Amino acid sequence: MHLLIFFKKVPKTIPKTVMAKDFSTREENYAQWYNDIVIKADLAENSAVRGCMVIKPYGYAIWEKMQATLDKMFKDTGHSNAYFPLFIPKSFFSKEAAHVEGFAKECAVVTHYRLKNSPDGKGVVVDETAKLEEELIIRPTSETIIWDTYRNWIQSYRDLPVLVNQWANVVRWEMRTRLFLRTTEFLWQEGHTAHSTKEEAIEETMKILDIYATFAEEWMAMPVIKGLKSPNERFAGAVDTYCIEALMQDGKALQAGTSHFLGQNFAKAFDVKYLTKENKLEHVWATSWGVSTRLMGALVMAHSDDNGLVLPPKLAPIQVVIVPIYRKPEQLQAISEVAEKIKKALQDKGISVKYDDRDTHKPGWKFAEYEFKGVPVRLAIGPRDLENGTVEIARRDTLEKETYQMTDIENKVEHLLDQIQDNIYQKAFSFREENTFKVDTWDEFKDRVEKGGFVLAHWDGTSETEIKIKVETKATIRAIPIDGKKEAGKCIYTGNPSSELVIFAKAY
RNA sequence: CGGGGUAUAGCGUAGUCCGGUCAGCGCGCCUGCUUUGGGAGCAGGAGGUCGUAGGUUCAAAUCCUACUACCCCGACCA
Repeated sequence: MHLLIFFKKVPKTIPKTVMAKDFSTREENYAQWYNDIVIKADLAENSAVRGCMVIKPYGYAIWEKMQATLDKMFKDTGHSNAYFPLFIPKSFFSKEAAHVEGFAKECAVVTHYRLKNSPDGKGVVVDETAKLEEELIIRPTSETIIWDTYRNWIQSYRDLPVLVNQWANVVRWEMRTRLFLRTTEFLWQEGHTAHSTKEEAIEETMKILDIYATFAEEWMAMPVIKGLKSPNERFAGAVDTYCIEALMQDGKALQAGTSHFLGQNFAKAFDVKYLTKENKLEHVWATSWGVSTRLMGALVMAHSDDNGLVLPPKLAPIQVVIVPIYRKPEQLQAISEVAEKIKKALQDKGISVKYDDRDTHKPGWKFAEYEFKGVPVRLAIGPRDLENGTVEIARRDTLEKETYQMTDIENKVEHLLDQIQDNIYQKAFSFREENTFKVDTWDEFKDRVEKGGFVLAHWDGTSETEIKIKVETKATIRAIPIDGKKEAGKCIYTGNPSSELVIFAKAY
């Protein structure tokens, strides 16, 4: 088919030595490599506020694509967006015991509402006379304020279900932060739904989990395991927490999204009841679910290499960049005519294109720059191409470049983008397969966990055992796979009977 | 919050032990010319109260004290 004639010549790759200077490799220092990519690819930087980041335009453009895709998926399944306050009255927090227990330690608190000039004339100080009657918490998540609000929204079965999502920022006062993976303030979406039956709420929880998994795999090109969290890892206030769990290139697991079945916990805590058709008063059933800017971190670590960022075409802000190569202004003009034509043809296909005709940087510099920023496809057009009616196409995922006839270029590029999307998914999938191990003995387990990867093992189902394993190996249960096969066995740690394999790993 | 470290130009750093032409280098930035198919070359140029506040001294980037910020390792977490 198309692609066969597409890559007809033996692809040449770019020599490593000329690329990615001043840049750590994954082998040398994985954490540094991650940081270098985030900063040098212009995704984000540290801000003047400790633990908080500035998401730069290029990084934010990726987040916007994630938002747009997820937002449509939510709306297609009947959800609507709304917005609830940043501040939550402190008293709301203590209404659900497990919830307050889980979040109290990391809440930022607003105590005053006014500043005044400092008596010593240097700057401003808190005006002690402007103390809040009731202190406000900056939301670490919005269950409490939302359920306090839902009480007034819901009276009858006719008011159900309530299917609301909000895009918001939240604050969790973390000890140690890392760009995107864990920041004090982060952006996310949080869905909060209310249902008349337990079954419907569980169905909602699973529906969202499927949306998250689909998004991760089809848009981010990142394979994920869908699973249930163990009680230790469960969301504070949930009955069951489900997750999508991904494996990063350093062998550590990353929770990429969570969907919670909240039972009637919040309905009871906030007294949210409805009248059934039979005129009986019942507490409603709830779910909540979210993904955050942490997905950006996952995206970086899923595909990038020692030459910089690698983006899946479906989320790349710039899918194709065109770089002109010329000596004289007349050449640039001739190239630009062709380039603009190609740009238009690609745009007509819904492909985002940048034609970089800046004269302030040389072609080599631009090549390096766009490679670093993960632009999936680069077209280079020079005088030679004009003569021959050709264009050089380079793909970021494999670093291969080839020269093709310009005819039908927009279809070639469109197919290539699909191919890249598929290729990086397959690559990530193979990596996960190669780094997933089933172990049967404790010695094997310790050894495997140390080396990294997903470790499938039997577990006796108790929190005590999970905690002991965590203390001894730093590995936690990342997920009890939903589609995992039931299989009788013995707990890796205690030898007690177990009915299924769970996934252990060290985690972010 | 414990343990360790760092702070000099936009970024990366030398100098700190041994106080006195020590404020230097690389990248980046600006101007000009030559260049442009993988991060160009040459020439010229701009930019720093050496984290902050005190102290010692004839003299402090350098020694002393306090403070602040950041980084790494732990505990905690999406």
